[in-house]
Amino acid sequence: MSTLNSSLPKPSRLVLFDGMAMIYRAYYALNGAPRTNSKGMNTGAILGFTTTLYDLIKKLRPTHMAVAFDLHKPTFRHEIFPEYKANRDATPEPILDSLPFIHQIVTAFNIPILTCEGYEADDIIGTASHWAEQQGFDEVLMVTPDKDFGQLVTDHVRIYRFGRMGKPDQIMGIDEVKEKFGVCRCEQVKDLLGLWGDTSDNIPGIPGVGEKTAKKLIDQFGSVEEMVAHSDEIKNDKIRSLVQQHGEQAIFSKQLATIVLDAPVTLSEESLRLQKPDYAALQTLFTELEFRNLSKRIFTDLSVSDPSEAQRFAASKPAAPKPSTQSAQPAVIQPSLFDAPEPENKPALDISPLNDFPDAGDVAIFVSGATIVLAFSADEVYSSLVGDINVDKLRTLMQRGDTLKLCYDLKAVKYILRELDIQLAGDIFDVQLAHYLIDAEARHAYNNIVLGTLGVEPATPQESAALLWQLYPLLAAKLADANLNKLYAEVELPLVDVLIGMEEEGVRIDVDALREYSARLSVERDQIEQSIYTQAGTTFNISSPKQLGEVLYERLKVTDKPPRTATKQYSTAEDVLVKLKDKHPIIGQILEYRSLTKLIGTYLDSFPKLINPTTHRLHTVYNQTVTATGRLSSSNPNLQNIPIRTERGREIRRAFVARDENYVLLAADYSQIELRIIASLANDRHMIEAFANHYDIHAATAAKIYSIPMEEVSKDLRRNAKSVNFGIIYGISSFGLSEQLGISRKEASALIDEYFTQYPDIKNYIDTNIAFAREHGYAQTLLGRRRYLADINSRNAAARSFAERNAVNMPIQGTSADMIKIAMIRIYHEFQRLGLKSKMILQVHDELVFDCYKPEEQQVRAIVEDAMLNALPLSIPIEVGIDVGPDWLSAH
DNA sequence: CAGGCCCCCC
DNA sequence: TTTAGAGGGGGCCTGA
Repeated sequence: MSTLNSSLPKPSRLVLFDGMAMIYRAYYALNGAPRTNSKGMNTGAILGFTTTLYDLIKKLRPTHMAVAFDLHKPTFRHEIFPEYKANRDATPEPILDSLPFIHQIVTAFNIPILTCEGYEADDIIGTASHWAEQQGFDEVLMVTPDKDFGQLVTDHVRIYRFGRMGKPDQIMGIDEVKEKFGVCRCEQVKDLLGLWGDTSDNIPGIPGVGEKTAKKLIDQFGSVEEMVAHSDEIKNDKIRSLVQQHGEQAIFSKQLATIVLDAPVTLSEESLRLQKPDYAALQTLFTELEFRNLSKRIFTDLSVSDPSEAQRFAASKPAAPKPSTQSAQPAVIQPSLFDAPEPENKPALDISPLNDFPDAGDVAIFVSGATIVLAFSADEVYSSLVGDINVDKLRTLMQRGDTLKLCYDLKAVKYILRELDIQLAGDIFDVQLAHYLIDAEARHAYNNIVLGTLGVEPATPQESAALLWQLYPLLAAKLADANLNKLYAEVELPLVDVLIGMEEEGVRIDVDALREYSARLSVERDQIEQSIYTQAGTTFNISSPKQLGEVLYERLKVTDKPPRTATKQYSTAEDVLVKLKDKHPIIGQILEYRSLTKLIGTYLDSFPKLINPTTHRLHTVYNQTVTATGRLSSSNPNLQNIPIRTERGREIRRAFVARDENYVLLAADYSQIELRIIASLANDRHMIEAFANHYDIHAATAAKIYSIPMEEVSKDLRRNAKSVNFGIIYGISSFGLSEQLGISRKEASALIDEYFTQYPDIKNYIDTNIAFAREHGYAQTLLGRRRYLADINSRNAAARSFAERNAVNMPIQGTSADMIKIAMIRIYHEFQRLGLKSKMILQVHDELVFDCYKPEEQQVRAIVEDAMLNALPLSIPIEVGIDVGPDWLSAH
């Protein structure tokens, strides 16, 4: 690459982006939220744009930058370039109304704007990137949500894409583009786009030619033109006729998809150089738009990185006072965002590392986006972009076994360190886990913890890291005072590695089976949908409770006293509709429709989209600090709520399959674990006896409360007893039981009375738990996990009852959670110790699922059973059921 | 983006 | 006047 152009700083990085695309991205990221300021101005798009713009500068640290606007939007022409006023199109569009302000923002940031009449922003970016490469820029990054830019990618020109929802940002070079498109480098990407089209840009392609076919054809012919010219060589009849029929369109589509590289736009190194913003102008704009938080963020950042210019603006603002650590913090941190980096011979992405941190000592580590911050005390702070850090030194620091590591969200930190091939050793104090144990129901976002504990709010990652040192002694003391050290050190902390292992392992999904099943159910759903419209005499959104309520209760008047929700809306909840089922045939169909859309939307259609393209497996996220009782939760997707009760739903489990033919899924679940726990904690002799004799516990309960021999217990009586048993766990009420069983409150009440007569120890246990909570203000599990119950002594009867039910339920549910967590830790370590190929992959509260290597099955069974049975000693025999199968359904 | 509603799981 | 009234979760939709 030429380096003749001596005016370029080293390294030089040009960032190019499409202004309009950015506005739309920002706007829709807020889902079109009409954010208005006090003057009634819609500021959503402006705020989104400004945030995005600033994040870009901060993350990418460009030396040069440009935003391209095309001249297709009439309002834009009118507002910013008055010469186009005459042609103004009157169509109102809220995003376009924001344009004058966005123009001012960009100007205040001193970022060059590129426009070129008759050309799209893509063409301008294409031209600029082409030009920049020839100028000898080290790197060009094109910021885009679109894939079309793949054709522009070269050794020095890459794509930068924003991460979505917690996922990291992505830089696509030649390799990534190849992986994405399946073809190599620039030229072929546009052929591919011409062939299979791109709906987002209205490029039609050839109908019926999908991604796979297109790749094959381009592989074979090299280009769209060649393919059309030699179409008679295509063997497949259907494809050949499609290509012959639509060949011209394919060539035209390629032209549409081709980005211009020689648009007549004026470019010079000087005019694209990123300069310092006009701070005063920015301040004025932010004030006018009422962007208080953003303004605070930006000016705090700038005061950290560029004290000379920005501090007085930050200081002059009526923002919250900074915590004292800020001013006492000498070691800062990054050079100005707007100063070109010092010349150095490094790869382009390595800009301004700050690597003079010690490689020993107790240390707090805080990760925020791509920034990694180390604090050796409250006022010795170092920070760097993850990509810039001295990995060897960090590894030495982190892997010392004799030092303390403070952090927030250990699982996330470990994920990042592992990317750098770094293990954590020594004592670890995770502020989030500690806070969860201290007060499970509080919010555990970092700023919440800091605010609640220290009364200040950190504004930068550097502050956050420093504050870990202030949180540590306070939270550690609270943990110790509440006797939670053991639970922390022996359960929650070691569980982190277990969860990482499970998340990473993921589960294999039979995507074809899901697709096929989805198609089948969709046909059914569409038929029912039509029938519902016919019966209602109108079309409406069946999924909208509001619209559905109006149809049912106003149009069809299925009942003269419409049920209402807590907020006085018409209720269309399932139990309500079930009761109205015989009033109108439409109701049954609505329930059917609901069930089908739920299955299709939540499971069948969403799982294929969530499958990781690299591992080809589905990876859930286990959250360790969500539930009030100590259970785990699972999300993205939630794999703890896969259907099992109905035939139709259960089929979904067939798509959860073993790794390959050498593996089976092995499912191990606790039998009646919560009842066993309550029997043990209550030390109830009758229930202990029933479990010890391996009786059917619900039948035994029925025999007791109906005073009949167990052999005479009918299905109905067993069902009643089962409901009472569950009611006990949940904190029973006669109303709840009567609803559940469809009996009168009086009958339900009698049933409960008889239960307590027959199981006096259970009754006593319940009373004891409530009394304990009244006295101490919290409920606790066998291992001392706590849940605070503020309303336990409330004068508000409803609130008090709620707290009392929690006082009963939490120790049971929480002890069960403690138990399976311990079992998981033991199993994980035993698998590791023995170097097994089998992996634990799922946890569903009382069930563990393993991807089990067939030759290891007996070993796995033994380890799992032993760990689950002996995790916590109870005065009751525990039972674990273990089954295997090629898929999750047959492993039950 | 929050809140309401609903429906899956244990 | 009407609803809620048995524990713990998560996802989808709406409406601002």
